[in-house]
Amino acid sequence: MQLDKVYEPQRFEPRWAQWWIEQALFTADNTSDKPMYSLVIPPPNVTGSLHMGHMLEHTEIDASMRWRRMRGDNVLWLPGTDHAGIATQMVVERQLAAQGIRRRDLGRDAFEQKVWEWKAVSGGAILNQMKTTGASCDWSRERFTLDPGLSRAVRETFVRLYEKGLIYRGEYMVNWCPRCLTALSDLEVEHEDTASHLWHIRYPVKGQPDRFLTVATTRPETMLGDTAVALNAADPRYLDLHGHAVILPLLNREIPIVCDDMADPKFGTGVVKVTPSHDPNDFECGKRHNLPHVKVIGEEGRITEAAGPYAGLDRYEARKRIVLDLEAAGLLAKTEDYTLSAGKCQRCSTIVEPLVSKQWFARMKPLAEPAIRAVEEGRTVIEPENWRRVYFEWMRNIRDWCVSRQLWWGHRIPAWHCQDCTKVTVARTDPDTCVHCGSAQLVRDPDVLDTWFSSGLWPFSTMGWPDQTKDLAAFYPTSLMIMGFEILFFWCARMMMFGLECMGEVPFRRVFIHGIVRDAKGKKMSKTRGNTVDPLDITSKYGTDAVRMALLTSAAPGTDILWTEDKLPSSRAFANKIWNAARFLFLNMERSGVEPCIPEPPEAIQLEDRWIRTRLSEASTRIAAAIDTNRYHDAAQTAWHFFWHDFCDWYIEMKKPRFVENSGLNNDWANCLHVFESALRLLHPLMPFITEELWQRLRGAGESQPVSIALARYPEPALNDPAAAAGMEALERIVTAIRNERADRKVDPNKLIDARLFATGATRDVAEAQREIIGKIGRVNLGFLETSPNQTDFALELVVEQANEDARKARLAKEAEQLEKVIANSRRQLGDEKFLGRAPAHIVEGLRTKLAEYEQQLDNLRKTLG
RNA sequence: GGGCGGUUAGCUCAGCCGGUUAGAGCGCCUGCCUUACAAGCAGGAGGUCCACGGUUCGAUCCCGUGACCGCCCA
Repeated sequence: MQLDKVYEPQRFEPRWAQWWIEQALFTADNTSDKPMYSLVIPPPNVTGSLHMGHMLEHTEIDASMRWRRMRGDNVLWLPGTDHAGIATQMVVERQLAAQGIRRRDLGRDAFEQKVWEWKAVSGGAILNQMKTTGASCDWSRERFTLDPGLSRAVRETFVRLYEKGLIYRGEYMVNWCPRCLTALSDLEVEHEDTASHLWHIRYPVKGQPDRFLTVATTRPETMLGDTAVALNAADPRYLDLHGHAVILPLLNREIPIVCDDMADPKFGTGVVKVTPSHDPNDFECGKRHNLPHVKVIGEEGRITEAAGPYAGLDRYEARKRIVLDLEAAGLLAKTEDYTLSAGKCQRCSTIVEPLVSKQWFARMKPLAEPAIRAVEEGRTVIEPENWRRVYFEWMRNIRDWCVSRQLWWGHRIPAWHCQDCTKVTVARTDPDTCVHCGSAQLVRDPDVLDTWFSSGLWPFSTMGWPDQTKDLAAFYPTSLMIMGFEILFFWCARMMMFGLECMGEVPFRRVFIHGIVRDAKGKKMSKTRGNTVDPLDITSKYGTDAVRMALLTSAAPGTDILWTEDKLPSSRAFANKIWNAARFLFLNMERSGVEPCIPEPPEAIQLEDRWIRTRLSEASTRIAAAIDTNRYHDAAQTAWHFFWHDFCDWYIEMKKPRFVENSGLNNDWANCLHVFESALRLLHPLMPFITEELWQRLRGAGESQPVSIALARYPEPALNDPAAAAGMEALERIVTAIRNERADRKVDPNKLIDARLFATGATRDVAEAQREIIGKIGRVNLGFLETSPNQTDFALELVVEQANEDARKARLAKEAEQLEKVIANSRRQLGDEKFLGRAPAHIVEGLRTKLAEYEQQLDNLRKTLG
C-alpha cells in the first residue's frame, strides 16, 4: 500500500462526499430504539450561496452529528431551504427588468412561475455545496418551506391562530419599503445613524400677526400632512394659545393647536408638529385627539395629490423644495446639524417609510408567555448564557408582528373577502361561499405571509405536521439547534412560540449560538463590502478537512472569528501530518509483512503502548465532553495535540526501533495499528474526509468492520495507567536533557555520541528498560554512572571532544534565576501567618511540596554549575 | 437613551469553581533535507494579563470607576 508523498485532498474528498450520499449512510430511522439525537438545519436562503458563516455553522453541526452517530445514537440532521420571500422576488424582478419586463405586466401566476423556474436552477445552491463539503445530512428528508406539506402546516397554523383570535387585520402604521412595495416587520428594518439636519419651521398663529410657533423636525416634507401642532398643557409659555390654531405654511391650511404629553417642554421649543399619517408617535397622538389623516407620501415614496403643488415629487426632492420655499417665505428659523437613526429595508437598504395601511398581524404576548417560561424553566437551554438574557429582553417587550407582505412569492394568506358583506372568511380549504352571508362573491386576499412565519414552523412542519407522523414521534422535540445570533428573534423566538402553540412542546432542548465569521479587521462580511470569502475556493485549495479544522480551532463559544487565510496552512499541515504518519505506517507494514487490518485491541505491554492508550482515553473523554458542550475549539485542540505531539512526536518515534523486517503482526504492530485506527475515529467528526480515506485503506478486507468510519464506534476510555504516564514523564525528561545538552554544546544533531546518565529510582529503571529507544531518539549510546558526579540525583554527561560550556551555563544560570524568584515568592507566602491561617490546607500543603521541589531543582542546578 | 461583549506574547486567540513558574497556533531566532512529513524535526527568545481603586491570606479571574474597540435594542 503506497500513499502519495504529499497530502492532496482534492484526490479523494469529492469521491467520499459522493459515496456517503450514494450509500445513504446518514438516513435516520424513525423506528429505531436507540437513543435519538435530532437537529434541523437553519434553512439557508434559496437565493444564497455558501459563505464562511454557513461553513462554520455546518462544520459545528456536522462535528456534533458525526460524533453522536459514532456514539451509537439514532441521528437525524434534517436539511432544507427557505423561500426567502422578499430577497427571491427581488432577484427575479431584477432579472426581468434586465429584459425590460415588469412584474405587473407579467401577472401574478406567470411571475410565480418564473420564480419557480429560477428556484429550480439556482435554489438549493448552498445544499449542493454542503454535499460537496461532506455534511452528514439525511438527504432523503430534505425540505423546502414552499413544499406542499410545509405549506399545509403554514395554512393550518394561520387558521388556528385566526380562530383563537391571535391573528387580526387592521389599519396601523407599518414599516413600508417604497422599493419592495411591501410592509415589513420591525425586525426587517435596520437602523443606521445618518448625518442629517434638524429644521426649525415657524408656523404663523392664526389671527395673531407676528406670532409664530416654531417646531423642529427631521422630516420637513411631512409637514404637508400635518393636521395639528401639539404643546404641553403645562407649558407656561403657551397657556394663552390653548384652543387656537396655526396656519400650515406653504399650503395655508388651518390646523389646530392641541395639548398633548408628546410635546416635551424641555426639548427644543416645546412644540411639535403632528403628522398622523407619517409618524408612529403622531399616529397615536392623532388617535387621542381625533385628528384627520392626510396622506402626503404614497407607496412609491412620492408626494401625493393631497399635497397640492408638490404632488408627484420624490420624498427627498420634495424635502429640498420645501426647505427652499420655507426659506424664501422667511419661515425657516434655523437649520441644525443632526444625527438621526434612519430605518432601512434589510433587503434593499431603501429608507423605510412609516405608512398607515391595512395589514395582518399576529398577537404576540399570549404566544410569548409560554416561550419565556420554557426558557426560564430550562426546558430549552440557550447557550452561551448571555443570549438567554437577550432572548428574555426581546420576548418580554414583544410587539405584535406584521405578518402580511405585498409580495407574490410566498404562502398566500388563506383569507377571502366577501364582495357582498365585506366580511372575511379564513379557511383550511378554499371556500366557495362566504361563511357570514353565503355569498359566492369571494376574492382571495392578495397578500402572502412573512417568510419567517413558515420558518417558525420548521422543526415540525418538516416532519409532517399537522399529521401525527412517525418522524414527529421519533424526532420532536429536536435535541439541538445551532445558529447565529442574528436570527435569535427572527427565527429562534418564533420557533419557540409556534412549537409550543402547535406541538405543545418546545422545538429544541438546547440552542447554541455560534460566533460570527468576520474579516481580518473584524468587519462583518457582506457582498456590499466586498469582503466575502467563498468557502469553496478555500476548500478546493486547502481541502475541506483543513478548512474545518481552521474554523473549529478558532470556534471558542462567544467569540467571533476574524478570518484570515493564514489560518489555513497550519491546519493543512496538520492534515499532512496525519497523512504522513499513515504513509510511514503503511511503508513499514510492508517491510514487516503486515497486511492492512484493524486488529482487535491487543494487550498493552510496552511502556509507550500503555502510555499512548492512557492518553487516547483522556483525549476521547475530553473531546466527547467538549463536543457535548459545544466547545469545538477544545475538541479540535485536544485531537490535534494528541495526534501530533503524543502519537507522532513520541509514540511513533518510540515504536520505530521495534518495527523489524518480516516480524508480522506482533504485539507492537497490533498496538500501533489499534491506536492509529482509534485516532482516526477520534478525529473523524472533525476531519471526516482524510479519516475515511485512511481508514478505508487500513481496514483491508475487514469484513467485521462497518462500511464506513462514520458508522464505527467513537473511541471510549479504555485504559488508565498512571505508572506508564509517570514512566513516560521520566523518559521525556531524559530525552529532553540530552537534546538540551546537544543544543548547548552545538553537537551535530546527527552525530552518534556517548552519554552517561546518573539517575535513581524509577527514572533509572525507565532509563535502563528503554535504553535502546532513548539512544535512538537522542542519538546517543547511553551508559550509566554509578555515582553522581555532582551530588544530585540526576546528572547527564555527554562525551564530546570540545567542551563548550558557555551556552549551557548561561541557560542553567537563567533557570536558576527564575527558580530563585519562585522560591522567594513561595517562602514569603509560607511565612505569612494569615496565609497559613486562612488558606485551605491542601493549598498550603501543595505549596510546601512545590517549594521543596523548587529547592531541590535549584540545588541541582547550583551543583551542576559548580 | 438602555443593554451586551471584548482588551492576555509581534499577530490570532485559549485560560473551568480565585491558588501551585500564565498556555496554543502562526510569526521570529539558532541548528538540522536524522530514508513518514522542510506543509517537517530539535532547541530558544518573547507577557506591567488595558488603567486605577476595592474585596481577599491570595486577583488575569470577583466588585466598582474610567479609557478604547465592537455589537444589539429603542
